[in-house]
Amino acid sequence: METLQDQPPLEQRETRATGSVGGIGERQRERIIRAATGVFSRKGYDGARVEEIAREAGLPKGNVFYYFKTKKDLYRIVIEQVLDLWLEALGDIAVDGNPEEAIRQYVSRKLSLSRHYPEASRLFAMEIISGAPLIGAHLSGQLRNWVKEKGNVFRRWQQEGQMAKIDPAHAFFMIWAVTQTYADFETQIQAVTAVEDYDTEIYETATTEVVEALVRGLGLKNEVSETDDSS
Amino acid sequence: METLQDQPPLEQRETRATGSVGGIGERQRERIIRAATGVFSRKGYDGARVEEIAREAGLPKGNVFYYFKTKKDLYRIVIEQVLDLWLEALGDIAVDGNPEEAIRQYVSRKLSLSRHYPEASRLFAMEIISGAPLIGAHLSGQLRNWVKEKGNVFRRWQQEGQMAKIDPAHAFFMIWAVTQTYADFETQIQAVTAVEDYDTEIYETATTEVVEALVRGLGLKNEVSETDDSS
DNA sequence: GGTAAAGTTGACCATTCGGTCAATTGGGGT
DNA sequence: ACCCCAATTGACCGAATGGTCAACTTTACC
Repeated sequence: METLQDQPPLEQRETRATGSVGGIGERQRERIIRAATGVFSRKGYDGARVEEIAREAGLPKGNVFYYFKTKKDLYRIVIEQVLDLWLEALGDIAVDGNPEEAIRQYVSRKLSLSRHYPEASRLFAMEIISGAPLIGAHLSGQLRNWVKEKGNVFRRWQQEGQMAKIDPAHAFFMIWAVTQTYADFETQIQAVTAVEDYDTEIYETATTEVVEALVRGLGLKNEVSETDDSS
Repeated sequence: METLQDQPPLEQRETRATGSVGGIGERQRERIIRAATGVFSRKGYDGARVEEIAREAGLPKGNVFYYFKTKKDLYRIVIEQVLDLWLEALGDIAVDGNPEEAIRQYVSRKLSLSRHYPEASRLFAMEIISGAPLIGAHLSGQLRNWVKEKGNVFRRWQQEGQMAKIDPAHAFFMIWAVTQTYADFETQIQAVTAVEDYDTEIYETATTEVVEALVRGLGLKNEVSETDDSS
């Protein structure tokens, strides 16, 4: 199968193009990446055919290899881009101010991400399910630190009695799980609910339902709404 | 890639063996299936190599094809078995009696399933992420009915003020999402928490934390009966 | 112990697919 | 007009892999 694990010292990320003159090439490059994201997310690394990516990008297979040395290279770039999107949008939780409002915003933003980049979400999921051969380092690096950091915020909230006493890490797992499910398991949800317009019908209700449930689940309702500085 | 969609009328599920005499064959058959479940769950359909399955089952590749006509056949059988396990364990929610206790039990059971059959969980997840080409029918059939049925129970509970007013379908999505995440995203959780013994350390805490949070999130605490109809 | 069917095995085939390459086109600069 | 280099293209190659097969061994039954 080809392990996909071994990362050559990643000397030069640029394969060939992006030279001084080629402004045309950059556009092609992006088209290929976009096409690849779609195909990889649907078929997985091994299931994806370079020729299909090429077709979807509207050019012959040979041309793909002009921009990306190997299929593995292309995949690596695609998934790194997805990861960036993920970590960035994972982004910030407003650490000061109303905890409830902070989580409410965070969950909404995460849901919106699932909604607008479902392919990225699925690709990310597949990568993790199959053991995260490429991004494992990032997970135990950046992500882990992030969780540790924000976890302290949670703990502070908990000590102040503003949040239920849940292991912060598990709180995040819950949030991520629930928000991602709407992208990753779209097929299942579609089949069960049998709505026509998934995007609006599902996400519209999900956003309110899920946000409420999570806020309640994490014990964030500040029932005494004395400091109603939110809206 | 081979679409994997087209299901020939599934005349005879038995490929060849299982005849009158072969009691030996049945054991081999199961070994192969077990091996295949592992490999498929790790590599996906396309990434899986028949030879690897054979090696893991401890026999030459040719022998696999003696028991299963094609790779696709083997996959189909494996995933159908997984689905059965899923639907069965999805099983019953105690419809009468204490709602809180019912959900508590259901979530625990679902978590325990993730714990003891993580490979099955991952295989199921991959199948759905890639569009559920094989089990799509089951999802919009059995599963959908199940959700509709149990959804009515939820609605009754809600009318009795014993459960928060959440769209029942979404309540299930939440539960499934959270419970499955501990199997499907094991790699991520492992990386973030960096525990040594995932099985005990994670699942032990997850079971209590998650059950509590979900019970709270779904508004099942039957202490205050005050009809908490949200704004 | 003989026989027929179940089961085993490794050599072999056909196809698919990632990747190469030489030939060609296109466009900007002078 | 000419040159140079980015970009394009399709024919082609070798390795990998799903699947076949004929020869061989084991088991069950008389």
